[in-house]
Amino acid sequence: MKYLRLRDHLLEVVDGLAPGDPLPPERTLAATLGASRMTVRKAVDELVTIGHVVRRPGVGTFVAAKHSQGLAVTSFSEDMRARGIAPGARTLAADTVAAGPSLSRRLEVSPAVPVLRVRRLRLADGSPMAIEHLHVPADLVPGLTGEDLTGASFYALLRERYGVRLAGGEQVLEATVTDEEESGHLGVPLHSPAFLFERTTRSAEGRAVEFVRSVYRGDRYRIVSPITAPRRGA
Amino acid sequence: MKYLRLRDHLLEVVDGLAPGDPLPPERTLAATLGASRMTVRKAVDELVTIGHVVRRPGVGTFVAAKHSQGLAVTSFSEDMRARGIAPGARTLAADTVAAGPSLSRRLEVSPAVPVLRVRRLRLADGSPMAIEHLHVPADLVPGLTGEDLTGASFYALLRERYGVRLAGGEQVLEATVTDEEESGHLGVPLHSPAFLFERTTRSAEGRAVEFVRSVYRGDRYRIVSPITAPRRGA
DNA sequence: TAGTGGTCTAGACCACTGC
DNA sequence: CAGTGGTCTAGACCACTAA
Repeated sequence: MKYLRLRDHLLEVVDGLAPGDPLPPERTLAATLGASRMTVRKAVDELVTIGHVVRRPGVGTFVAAKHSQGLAVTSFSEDMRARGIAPGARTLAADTVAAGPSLSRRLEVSPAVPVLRVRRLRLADGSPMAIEHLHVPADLVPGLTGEDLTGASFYALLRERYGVRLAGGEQVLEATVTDEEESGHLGVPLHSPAFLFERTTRSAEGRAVEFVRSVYRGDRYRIVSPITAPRRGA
Repeated sequence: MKYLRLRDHLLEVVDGLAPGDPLPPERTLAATLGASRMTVRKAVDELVTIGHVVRRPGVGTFVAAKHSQGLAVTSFSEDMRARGIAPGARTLAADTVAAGPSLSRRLEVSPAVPVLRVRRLRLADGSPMAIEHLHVPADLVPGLTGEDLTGASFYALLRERYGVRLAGGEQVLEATVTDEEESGHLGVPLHSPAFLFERTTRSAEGRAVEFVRSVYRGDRYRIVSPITAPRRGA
């Protein structure tokens, strides 16, 4: 894990530099930090992928012009905090239903299995940003109620109360427009542009833990991402 | 560039396997392919980042369940090919105008600078997928016409005819709906859901080379991406 | 020409999984 | 226990940039 320590050290170094400033050469870093150059490179690689520094072959490595944030996706709370916005949640409805054909496929359980279904309004600095339809196999979260989820992070609850560690998942992003109900909750006109996220998250053991369908306001939410160097586009 | 050849070779190998099948161990690949294990790992790293294989420490490397493609963004042509779709382009209009206030800011040039403006219909398997508004400082691409861009990749032209190497950039993704003109070209009803991409790409020297505004059909285009393990979401 | 990042090698030890 | 991926080392040569 040495490269993780190097990465954190370099993150602090970069924070103390101005955009455009050069980092010390990799060979110098290796010598002063007591690591091989390959290990230093792996640490710097991480700074490159999160967009904090830029490499220029034959010249050096430099602090990136803008700390462009927000490429990958984690939880709503994390996402908002990364954007400098206070996250929040208000539970609109919660019940338990049989999975049925659709959820059974998404959560990889039998159609008869009880599933906790929670609808939450997600808030950004106190005003509506998204509507979230959360589905979790009920046996994973015994005793969980809709109130538990008001204002709290579901992922924090999963980890702290139920000991479920999330390992990864898959997300699909589509463009959509709001229907009447969504427009009402989000406070936007009918048929406003919106993002539709569908996310399935898995535990470290490989079990599908949640299926979330979220509708984000298109007028408040945008996705900014750095572009990696285009490949040889024959 | 050996790891690139290894990556392409492994891509073919993976295509011949079924989801869940194991890849040969890294040490075996290194021996049979005549490379060091570090080089093999770098090739496999690329397959992991594009989601074709999954590593399970202590067990092995396996073909991913679903070839979940299309997370990062490069050119339209690359994007379509990665989805197994034949890319195409039809130029709708092309002219040269003064940059003006908006383009001047995006391309970081004086407002009086001539800018080549090209509107293209981007095709996927022959039918409309997106409308692309391309803006390039005219001095960068002397002699370029709209016809040059019909069916060809702009990036390939940039590199081969003008020697411009692209290094990176930034992209903003928003949700929108189609207006009348867009609906007509794309063949969808008025106010259909759509993605709006705005991309600025830079050359290796740091100069802004292009500003592209693209509208993608929401009914044909979706973005699938793997989720990295959620951080400690306090 | 000297310095930089980009790549590659041939080893090594570790933590982990499965038998 | 043997086999796997994860990490790390101490070198090496290359292509490129800038003086």
